[in-house]
Amino acid sequence: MQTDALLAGLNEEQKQAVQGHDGPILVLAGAGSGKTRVLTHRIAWIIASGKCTADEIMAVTFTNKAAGEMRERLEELGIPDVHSGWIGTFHGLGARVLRREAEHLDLKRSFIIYDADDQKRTMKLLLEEYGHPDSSRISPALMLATISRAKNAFLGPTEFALAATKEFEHIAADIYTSYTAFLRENNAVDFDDLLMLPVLLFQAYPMVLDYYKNKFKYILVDEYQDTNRAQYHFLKMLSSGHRNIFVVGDDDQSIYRWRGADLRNILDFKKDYPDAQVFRLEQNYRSTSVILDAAHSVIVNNRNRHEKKLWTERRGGELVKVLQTGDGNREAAVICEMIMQELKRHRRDLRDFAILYRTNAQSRVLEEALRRAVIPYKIVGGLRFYERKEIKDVLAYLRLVVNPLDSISLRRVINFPSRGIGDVSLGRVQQFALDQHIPLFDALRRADDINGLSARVRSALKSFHGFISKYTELKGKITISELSSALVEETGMLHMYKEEGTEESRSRIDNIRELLNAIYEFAQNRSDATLDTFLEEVALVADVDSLDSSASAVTLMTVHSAKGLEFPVVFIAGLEDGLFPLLRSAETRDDLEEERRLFYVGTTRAKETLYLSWAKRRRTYKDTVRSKRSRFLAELDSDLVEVKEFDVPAYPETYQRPYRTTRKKRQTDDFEQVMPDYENFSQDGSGDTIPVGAEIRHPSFGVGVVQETSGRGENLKIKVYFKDEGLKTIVVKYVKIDIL
DNA sequence: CCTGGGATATTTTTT
DNA sequence: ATATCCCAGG
Repeated sequence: MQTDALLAGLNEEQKQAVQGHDGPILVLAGAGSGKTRVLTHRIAWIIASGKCTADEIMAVTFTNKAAGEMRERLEELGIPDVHSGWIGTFHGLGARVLRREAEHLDLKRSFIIYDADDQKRTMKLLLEEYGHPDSSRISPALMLATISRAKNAFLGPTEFALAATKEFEHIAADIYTSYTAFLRENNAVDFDDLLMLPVLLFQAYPMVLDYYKNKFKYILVDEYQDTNRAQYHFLKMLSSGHRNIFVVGDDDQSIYRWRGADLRNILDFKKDYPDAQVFRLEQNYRSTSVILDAAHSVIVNNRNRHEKKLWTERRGGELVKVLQTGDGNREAAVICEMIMQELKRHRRDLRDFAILYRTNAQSRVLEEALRRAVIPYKIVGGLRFYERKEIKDVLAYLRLVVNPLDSISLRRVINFPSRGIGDVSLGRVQQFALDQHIPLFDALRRADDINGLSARVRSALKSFHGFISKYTELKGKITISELSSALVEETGMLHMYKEEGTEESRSRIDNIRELLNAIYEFAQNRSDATLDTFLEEVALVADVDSLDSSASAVTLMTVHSAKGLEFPVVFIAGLEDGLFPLLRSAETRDDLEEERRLFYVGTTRAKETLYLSWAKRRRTYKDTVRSKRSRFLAELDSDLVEVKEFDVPAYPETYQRPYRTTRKKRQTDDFEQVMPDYENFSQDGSGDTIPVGAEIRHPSFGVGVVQETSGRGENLKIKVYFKDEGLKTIVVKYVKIDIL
């Protein structure tokens, strides 16, 4: 392997960074400056120079997708044994350390990773049990957020309790303590634990730390600006021997402060390591200079940043287009229109387009417009496959088989499908378990010793215990695919859904089949395929990770999800003050700066054309608000911008109607005046509204006939007769109704 | 004591 | 649309 070959095609700064000598290195790499390339080539160069082997490298990326791409690139560069390197996300690598060292912690190797939903259920149980006079007024979400913040700042329950001053903080410290104990009793960890526990482990067991310190000769980190304090300690401890820590990041792209990311980590790198070599990559290979300069004209309004300016050889370019529209529906329609134009004029492919937005809720109107315009799209985030009820149910069964201590999963499925075990009975079992100091699952087996249960319930409890135990026994003896299929069959879920016979239950069956298929594929592709590894993958793989860039469709996602990606044409929707920047009750300068960085991330995803759209009125889930254009639009260098106005509002957003280009009336201040009157529309039978007698299709009930309509706008309700379901009342705003 | 129907609240960003 | 809470009926 020639080291020279690894430098071919790199610019001067990139070459220097790749060849930096041992010791701490900070690479300040602007958007599109080839930072992943530098990181990959640095690894290849280290290995090719004989400084170490692949298994002595730790490379941390932000997403599994980035890690996968890195591994692929290294293989292409001819690096041997790439798979033996520890290349992954912080969370993934943290989990790997914890599984190996579980015995040192209060954990078994088979621990389960609790997701946000599990955390919420846990917190509810704890708050009920806590019995503090105020505990009913404490929201689980707030308590979890408090604990998460503590963990991200690397504060354990004890430290947190010591720092507590206010009443709420004392309560929170108590609950933090019980929360931690609960997780351990359930042999579970949460996302934050994956970062925090390895550091605690290293502190408590210097020998363990020594092992990893010696194992990894070089540590490389991508997206360093988004690391939190726990991650900072993790890296600092691991690299404290050789100090070969190579970090790449861009302070302008730090967008996870709310998750504990600490900008100090990157801004103070030079203070931590006074001898650090610093390289700056300021040549951008992605965007036109118009886009770069426009993005720059906004980001310079941030105070808390390293001064730098990206440049490119791609002079000029199309002006940034600001689309000013009447309302959210019109905005979506205009975006579709622009896509159609671009497709025609520039012979673009659908995969060249991305539509970005600040909040997932915005995707709905966009989706509707795309469907109406018959433009294929794929959506990242929002409701994920693994978050569907039926999928979570199956996973809960599997989790219970792997880890019977997981009482959250047990509670989820012990009475689903219905086994006649209700809250009261379960409460008795729970009490028995507490008295006997045994896990909830073990208490099931001893149902005969529990007072106040009917014979029927006793037998149901024992048989559930036997059912799960049987599969725990089978684990490892048959393939995970066989096990999962048999288990799902035995739960009776499929049978239950089949009986129901609705369109919704059919789709649930399909989803379960898809999950079983995913398990099968997983087993085919992974040599280490076990139920444990499958469940870990499910917990840690993000939606962007599975984004297929080869499929021919427009991509929809949040700006956060778009980090690290690029597209020839990018739309950013909803550029209104309050929405982007998103403003909550308390607005601080730091919050606003983070929003600005997020805007910067969004704009710099565009290679050739950037559209920024906003709507004068927007319907939130509650009501319609009048908006002002985003301050970020005002900050854009006006020489680089072209404004296009589409001021007429579209039609009410609750029912589907192609917007018309003819102007009915000039925009006035009175909303009602320009909005068509719904009652009249519903009577005129024009086909694209919902008159009585119309045939519609409902996603779960199928086809039916409208009997009656009531309400208007977002409150529009229709009574529909379905053949299988009978008469149903449907609030149109919640369901995608197709008019036939 | 369990089940199921009906009303109600819920959406910032994510590993 | 989903989750959750409350109430009546079996």
